[in-house]
Amino acid sequence: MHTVQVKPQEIFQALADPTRIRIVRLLAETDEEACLCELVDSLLESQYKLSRHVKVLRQAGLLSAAKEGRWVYHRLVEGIPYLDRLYEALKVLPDVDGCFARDVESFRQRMCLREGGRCRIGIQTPELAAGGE
Amino acid sequence: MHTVQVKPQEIFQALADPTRIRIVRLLAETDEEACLCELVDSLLESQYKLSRHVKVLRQAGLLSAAKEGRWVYHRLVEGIPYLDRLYEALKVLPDVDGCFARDVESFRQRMCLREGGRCRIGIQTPELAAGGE
DNA sequence: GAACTGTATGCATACATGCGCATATCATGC
DNA sequence: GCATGATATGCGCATGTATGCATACAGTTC
Repeated sequence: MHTVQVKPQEIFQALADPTRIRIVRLLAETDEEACLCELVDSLLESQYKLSRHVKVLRQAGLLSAAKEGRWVYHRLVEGIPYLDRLYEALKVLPDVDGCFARDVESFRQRMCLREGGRCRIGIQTPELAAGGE
Repeated sequence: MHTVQVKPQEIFQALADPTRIRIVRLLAETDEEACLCELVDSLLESQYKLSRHVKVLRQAGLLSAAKEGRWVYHRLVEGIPYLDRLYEALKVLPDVDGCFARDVESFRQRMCLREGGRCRIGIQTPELAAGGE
């Protein structure tokens, strides 16, 4: 365990961005782990953008990363009371434009491409691999 | 009711500041309402600083204000599922340096100066009325 | 209506943040 | 070992944020 004493405001700071909320909420609602390319294809945001946001969440203690060859699987850090309550808050957040529902749906479809429960392919949306919309 | 459609990230943004966390946590733990001068004397921060932070929290939908003569009483907006869960998260946040405990204690003592449940006095820490430490 | 008092805010400054582009790093497979 | 692919990051720019100082606003009291 490597609890590095994160200040409360750093946790909320980490969630003070729509993209990072999407990431955390997606993982909270599906209770899954995801590699970066799966996040890219689900959220339809550029690779470097999501890589950086994931890093922020990791430094805030919200995500943990597990490297498996070329792939890095990200999952929520669970079991910490105030974090678990934050996840609960995120899950009941209003989804006015249906954004979160879309994210979850895209993610589930992307998960179907796994082989043996592991991601074996890269980013399926080429224009997002190096940026662009 | 005046729910002005606050975006999720704006809520977390509002909590992404140590002073604002102290304000919300204080009101959550004591389940009280407080006027600005009571907050100044409890948190020992300048009047204009707290006034501005309270405004941010109000715009984020976390606080509501009730004007009573010269005094403005601030209280948490309750009854909204994701907000109530956020308050719960705040309450179980670690208090490493004992800051929150101190805030609550100062606040309780300050509340003793009320008359008939209402604040009748102003800022008791003169150097905070116009700023300074 | 004038002085007083609790609260709010305009302005300037110093600092932090998100993003795009390009490139670097690291593991894999030929 | 070299090309490929998955992920990470240095840099620059535009924008946003917190704060202090001074001052404005609003309600009370005489």
